[in-house]
Formats: sequence, C-alpha cells, structure tokens
Amino acid sequence: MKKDRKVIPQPVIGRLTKYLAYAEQATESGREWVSSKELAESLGLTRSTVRQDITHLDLSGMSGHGYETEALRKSLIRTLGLRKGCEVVIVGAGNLGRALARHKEFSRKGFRISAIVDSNAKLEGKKVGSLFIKGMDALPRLVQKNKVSIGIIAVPPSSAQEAADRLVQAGVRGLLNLACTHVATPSGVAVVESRTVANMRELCCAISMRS
Amino acid sequence: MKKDRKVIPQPVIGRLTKYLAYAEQATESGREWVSSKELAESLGLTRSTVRQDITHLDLSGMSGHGYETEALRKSLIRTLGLRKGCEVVIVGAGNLGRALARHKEFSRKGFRISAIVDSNAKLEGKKVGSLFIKGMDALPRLVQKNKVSIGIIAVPPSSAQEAADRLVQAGVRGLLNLACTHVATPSGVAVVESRTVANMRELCCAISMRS
DNA sequence: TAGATTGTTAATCGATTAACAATC
DNA sequence: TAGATTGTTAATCGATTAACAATC
Repeated sequence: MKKDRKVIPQPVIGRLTKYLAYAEQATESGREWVSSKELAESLGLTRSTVRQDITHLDLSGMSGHGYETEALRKSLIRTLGLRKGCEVVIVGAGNLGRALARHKEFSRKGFRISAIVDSNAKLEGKKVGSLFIKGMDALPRLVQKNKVSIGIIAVPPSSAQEAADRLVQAGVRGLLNLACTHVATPSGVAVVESRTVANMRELCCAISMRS
Repeated sequence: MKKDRKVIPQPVIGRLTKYLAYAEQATESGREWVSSKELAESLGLTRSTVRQDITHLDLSGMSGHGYETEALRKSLIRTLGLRKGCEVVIVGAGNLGRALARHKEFSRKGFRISAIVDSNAKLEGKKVGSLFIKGMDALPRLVQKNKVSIGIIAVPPSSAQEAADRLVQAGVRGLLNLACTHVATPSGVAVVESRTVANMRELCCAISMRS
C-alpha cells in the first residue's frame, strides 16, 4: 500500500538534489548520521525548511540523531526517480559537447552517454572518448535502440530550436538545453535550461549590487 | 535624482536575465517592439508577472505597443549591472575548463576569459585557444593584474573547495561552481552553483513522475 | 474612435519559518 | 535522566495572479 505521493513542488525538488549530493559525499566519507541542522548549515537553509522538505520522502529520522546517511541517500534516489540510471544523447560535437561526452561525473551519477551527434558531416566518424560522432539522421534510430530518455543540446543558440525539435521527434522525454536560448517544446517534454551565461550574469549583478 | 532602486528579489533577477536573452535575440532580428504578452508566452510566464518584473527597471513601455526592444535591452543591462563587461579566470584545464575557455558565447556576452590555471604542473604552458595554461600560484597575480572579478571552478568535486578558497584568497568577488559539490565561501563572495548534474537529475525526476 | 497594452492595486496563493510536544 | 533532534501544526512572509483604469 503505497503512500500516495503528491506532486513535489519545484523548489523542493531543487533542494532535494542538493541533499542528495550532500548525502553522497557524507556516505563516501563514512559518516553514519546527518541531521537537519547540519544539512541546513552546510547548504545555507533553515532547519525548518530541511525537515519540511524531508517530509516528502519515505523516510523516518531518529529523534536526537538525525537521519541515517545511507537511508537518506536511498530515499532521495527513490523519490527523485533515479533508481535505474538514464540514457543520454548529446547533440553538438563542438567544444562543449565533446567535453560533456567525456565528463566523468555523468557516469558516476548514473547517466550513460550513449551517443553524440552533429549536423556537420565532416565530424562524422570522428572519435570522442569511446564514442564515434554520428550524423543527425541517426538520431531516431539511436534513441529507439538505446532507450534514450534525455537529450543534451550543445549547439550554438541559432540551431538550438532545431536540435530540440529533432530530439523531440526522435522520442526523448527530457531536454537539457546548454545553448543560451529558450527552446519551445510540446508539453509532454520536460526542459531544463542550463543557463551558464545567465548564471554568470546573475553573478555580475550580485557583485555590482554590493559595491 | 536616481530612483532609489531597492534590492531586486532573486526570482525576479532570474527572469530578468531571460528577458535580456530574449531582447537580444529580438534586437538581432530587427524587431522594434516586444510586449509583455509576447514575453510571457515565449517564456512560459503570465503577463502579470512580466509587467510586475519590468517595474524594477528604469523603463516605460507604451500603451498599445509594448516596450521598445532596444530600450528594454539597454535597461536590463543597466539594471543587472552588466554595462562594463567582466573579467573571468577558469580554474581547471580538464575537458570542461578547456571547452569553456574556448566557448564563443562568453565573449559574445561580454565576459572575457583572461586566464586558465591548473594545479597539474604538466599542463603548464600548454595552449588552450589563445591562452597558455598557468599554475595555481599565478592566480593572485593574474587576478590583480587583470582585475578579474569572477572565477569559474571546473575541477573535480574533490578539489572544488580548495579551488574556491584559492580564488577567494586571490581576490575574486564571485564564483561559478561547475563541480557538483557545494562550496562554502565567506559572505562577501557571491556563488552560483551550476548544477548540471542536478539539472539532469531534476529532468529524470520530471520524466519518471509523468510515466 | 476601437483595439491593444501598460502600470498599479488588491486578492490569492504557496512557500518558508517559528514553535513545541513527542521521542530517542 | 538530560540533551538533541524529529515531525507537525500554525503563523508569517513573499511572490504570483487577477483585474481594471489610464493611455497610446
């Protein structure tokens, strides 16, 4: 009899991923307990917020001790739907796309880069890490065959929308858009904009406001 | 007599950067007017929110027409404190660091990568784009000389905190952390966590909730 | 003028925080 | 037991939305 888990609000989800990163580190360093106090102080939140967030998990803490690190980690993985890894395809084999294809952190966190494609025919067949660059036409077949669910857009802003369209058409269910343009998608497809340039701008803004 | 500009709430700042990206594109394609309706629909917001946000700018729209694209763009640049570009240093000359050093979009948006450094002595002197990789020890001098205000952390999670410490010590005023670990900084230094892995996880989560 | 859109106020909605009894 | 921390409820705070007169 499953607890009927309601939809978790976006801001909460954002913080849950932070708790997960923290729990993973704590697990690695062999810490057995983590408290809401510790999480709050390390991540710049209040204890109330942390405890309120943890309400959304299927997890019980222990009064006086906090949460078992490993149980917290597992519960977060379950709740966030991260149990069974995830196949990814990268569109764009420029600097950024190639760097991501070889980025260790992805596989360490359960994401498998199953292909990298580019519209530039000259790049076709070249090797990136252990992958060979494929043409855009291969996209639908690659997505089907490898059960790819996420597409990463690593092309210049001017071709971002086209990349998105082709990925959606090929059947991916989520997009990570690294181009600093907004892309439009049908409502069934989740999009996260990476916003590196936007982040830099926000930094600039924060800096200039303080001086 | 300047309008006493109050602090702008973070969620608003986040959206202002989106309007800016939109206004830049609209400017490039020669569009003269942009309305709150158009912004809202393109970016998935309500018109009310857009108009409320624009309240924070020193800008007047025109009833029946909207906002002059160019005036909107300029006002956003002013308000976000982006008028005079920004010097940046990258720590970490791995795949990601090197890719960013050559990333066109940065310079196009007013960020100048003035140096790239790495703790691995073997990389010292190698060329990345038009830059030569320097050692970590060069950091303080580079930051002073080039008036660097932002440091990008592109090292493995395990050395992220150290990179942050050295950047702060060298005198940068903001950090963009691309490692998927939280880094702690003194309160005078702004930090934005890039969260690429976290974003991927949020995508996974969104996907798994829909199925 | 008619149509469209701004600027602004007030109402709603949701998220964060405070507080505390219950528990280990 | 005493100290610490959870889980939960209620209060506060802030952000989003709705609505509409004013304006081009």
